[in-house]
Amino acid sequence: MDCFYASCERKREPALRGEPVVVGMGYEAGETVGAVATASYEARAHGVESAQAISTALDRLPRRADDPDGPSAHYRPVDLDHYETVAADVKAILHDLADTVREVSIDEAYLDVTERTAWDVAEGFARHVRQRIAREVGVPASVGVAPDMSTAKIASDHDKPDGLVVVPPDEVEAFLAPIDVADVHGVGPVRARELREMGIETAGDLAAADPYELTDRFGERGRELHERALGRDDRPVEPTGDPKSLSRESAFDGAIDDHARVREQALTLADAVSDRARRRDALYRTIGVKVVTPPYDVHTRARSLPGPVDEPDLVRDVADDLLAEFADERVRKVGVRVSNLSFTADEQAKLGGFGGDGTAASSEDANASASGDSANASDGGRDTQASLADFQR
DNA sequence: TCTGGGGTCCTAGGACCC
DNA sequence: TCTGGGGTCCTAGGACCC
Repeated sequence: MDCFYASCERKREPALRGEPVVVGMGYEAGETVGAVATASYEARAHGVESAQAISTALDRLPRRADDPDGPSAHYRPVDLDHYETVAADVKAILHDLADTVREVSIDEAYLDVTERTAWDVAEGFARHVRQRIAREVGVPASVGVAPDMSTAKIASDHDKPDGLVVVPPDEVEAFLAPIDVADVHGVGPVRARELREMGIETAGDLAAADPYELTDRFGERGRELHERALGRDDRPVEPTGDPKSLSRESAFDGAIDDHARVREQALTLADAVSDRARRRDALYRTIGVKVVTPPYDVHTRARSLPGPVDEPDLVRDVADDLLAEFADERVRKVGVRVSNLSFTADEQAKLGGFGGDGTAASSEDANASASGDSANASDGGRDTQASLADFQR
């Protein structure tokens, strides 16, 4: 999707169409804190970029109300619930149009349409995808069609916004050759710099490079990048799977000294994470924290339990315990994460319909069965405390 | 460009097992 | 007492993506 959050704001507020729009996270109306989540293309033309501080964006493009005469933009806070609703409508169309859909994020997906179209009519097919989204949902999208996921991704980014790029098999090499190496999926700032040091500026250079040298430098990833630059990417489009981890994190206003505040924030995040897990019917076996200390050092600590659980109190206690190590540190940001997930719905399916009539056992029941003979009870304060004692060192 | 939130995958070392 | 070969799981960090 093109500048998806901004498009969603325009959908419910049509007066924003054609206007510069900036959607800020951690931003509230009238304030200057937060960062740019998405900027419309009109705003980008004035140097507003995603991840930029809102204060910087305001320097480049003031609020409409503050400067009615010069160039200005409409600022809106992120409203994820609204965007999720719009995304669900888009995804329904994608699932209708493709046999396999892999959702990558709220605003991006891969479709395997091998059985639905042919190369000579691929452009018409892609146009149809875009038009259905535009007509039925009212937001713009860009589509790339190619014989492999990596090239399709680059193609979809090639002509944004409202782009449509088809790269048939016999054109992959010529299409990729001039692409900036930084635009290859899997090349970020670090590897881009290293590649440039090796004299590799384009995907064509990457394709022509010595794969052994690349493997030497970048390990397995190096070989993979080389293959992708050649248009050799045989990954199948796998349907979206269950998440591997769930987390919440939040930054403080600058680095703070006050460990009590860090703890308090961590406990709030712990509750949010266990709540998120419960709503998704996820059991977790590993609980972790993330602490960012100045200048920007990321530390993670994690502890695994004997078996999968759904126990909010345990998330709090383990997070608190893991955090103790950082009691004397200044902290910019703290996060809580659960991983090693298993999904009760899956377990139920594997066990052949535990719920009997399909109205589903309560998550509590599923929890008990999935926990099996592990040392943990699924509920009850006393058992929880007992198991907590077991888990703590 | 000094830094927001939520993810994924890979690597490397250590403990442990047979 | 020293030490082969193969494997798993766990933790921590890094790079990357949207």
